[in-house]
Amino acid sequence: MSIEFAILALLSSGPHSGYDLKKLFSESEALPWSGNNNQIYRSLVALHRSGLTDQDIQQPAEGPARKLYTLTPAGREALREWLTSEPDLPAFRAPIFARLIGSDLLTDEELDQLLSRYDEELRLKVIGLEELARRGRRIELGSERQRLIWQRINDRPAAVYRSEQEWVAELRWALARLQTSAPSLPRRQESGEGVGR
Amino acid sequence: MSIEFAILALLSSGPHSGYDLKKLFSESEALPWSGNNNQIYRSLVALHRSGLTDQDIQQPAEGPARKLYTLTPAGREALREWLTSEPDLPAFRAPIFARLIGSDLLTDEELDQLLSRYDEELRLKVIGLEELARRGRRIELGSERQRLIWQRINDRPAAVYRSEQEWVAELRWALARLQTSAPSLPRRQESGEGVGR
DNA sequence: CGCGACATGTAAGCCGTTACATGATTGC
DNA sequence: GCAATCATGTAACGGCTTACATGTCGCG
Repeated sequence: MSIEFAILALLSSGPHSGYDLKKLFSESEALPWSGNNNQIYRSLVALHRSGLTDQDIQQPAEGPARKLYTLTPAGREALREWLTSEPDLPAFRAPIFARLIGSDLLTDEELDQLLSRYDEELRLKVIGLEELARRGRRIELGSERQRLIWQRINDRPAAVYRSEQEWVAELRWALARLQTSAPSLPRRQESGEGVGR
Repeated sequence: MSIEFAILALLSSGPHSGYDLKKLFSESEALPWSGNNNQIYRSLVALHRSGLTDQDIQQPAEGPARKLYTLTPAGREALREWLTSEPDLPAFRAPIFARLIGSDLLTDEELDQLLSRYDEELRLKVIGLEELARRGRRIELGSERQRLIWQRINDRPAAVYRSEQEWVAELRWALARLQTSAPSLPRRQESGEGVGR
């Protein structure tokens, strides 16, 4: 899937400018794009060339011009087609996994520190998302149904981060239990430093 | 993070060939790379040029040659540095979100169908992962600790898919409740505007 | 007078993907 | 003989990111 369908989806709720879309993308954790200009403005041009959007150039008396894009019937049809095609699976990528795979180079303490820092970052991220949700402006939504969907979508990322926190907590607990159950195996003698080679 | 660190991490458990790594990547849902040759062989060359790996060319009497890579002390040090640097947050991207944002073009029935198909795909994916886990060969792991970690990591993706299934179920339930509570409101047709309420 | 928000665009480059290409060995 | 697996590589391409570039407006 490319960003173009996401743009069509956002346009289905009403006309938007590139700048609008940019902010919607960058303020929503659920839309997996950074909201960078390059993609958005190029995509808008491409969509317009393909006849999927109308372009309405607005020139206020004093102020920067803005281009409002709206779905054409062809655009709505393209969106509908996509909506009814096979849905893609979600992707969860946690670079921490790769680190953990190489973590036999770490002492128990260093490993726990890594997990602790990860947990802390997750915690901060969740707080940040909640803050953003509080003062985030919302897209104009027509129907009750659409408002419900938008709300569920926007609650989801924080829930995923929280579930990751739980996973980390369980892993740390299991690791701690392992340590106490096999206390004096000379795994790695570390007192402060001296692990470097 | 690039794949090179992940390769270093995998090499920390012992020598591996490009082909080995390719399979580890493509058989593990947790390692977020497809296991394509292009990246792996290029990365191995790059790592070797940087002095982070040793290359051991094996030529069996009858059989294709294979190049076994091992971490050098510099490679271990680079891995350690990465392990103790700021861990990245996980990323969850669900293209279904983008579809749902555009889903006001769908009737209640079509929307539920979309969610139902999504749920079905998630279910199949989980089954596939469990099957893969059953007959998947494992990397040689030295320590009990590392075996524990590897196991927790490999269980995680299926858990994430299952949690997504729960999210879908709750959403469908909420949508159904919405329908029954407002039974015969004329639903928006394709060109509709302002359903009000 | 500078800064942040509004608004639109371009350039360069990384990272990842699929597909292509080659060749040996094992087993049906 | 043909397919699958082992094993190593290259070509073409697309999507996404950061950074660059330009200009207006309102506010302290």
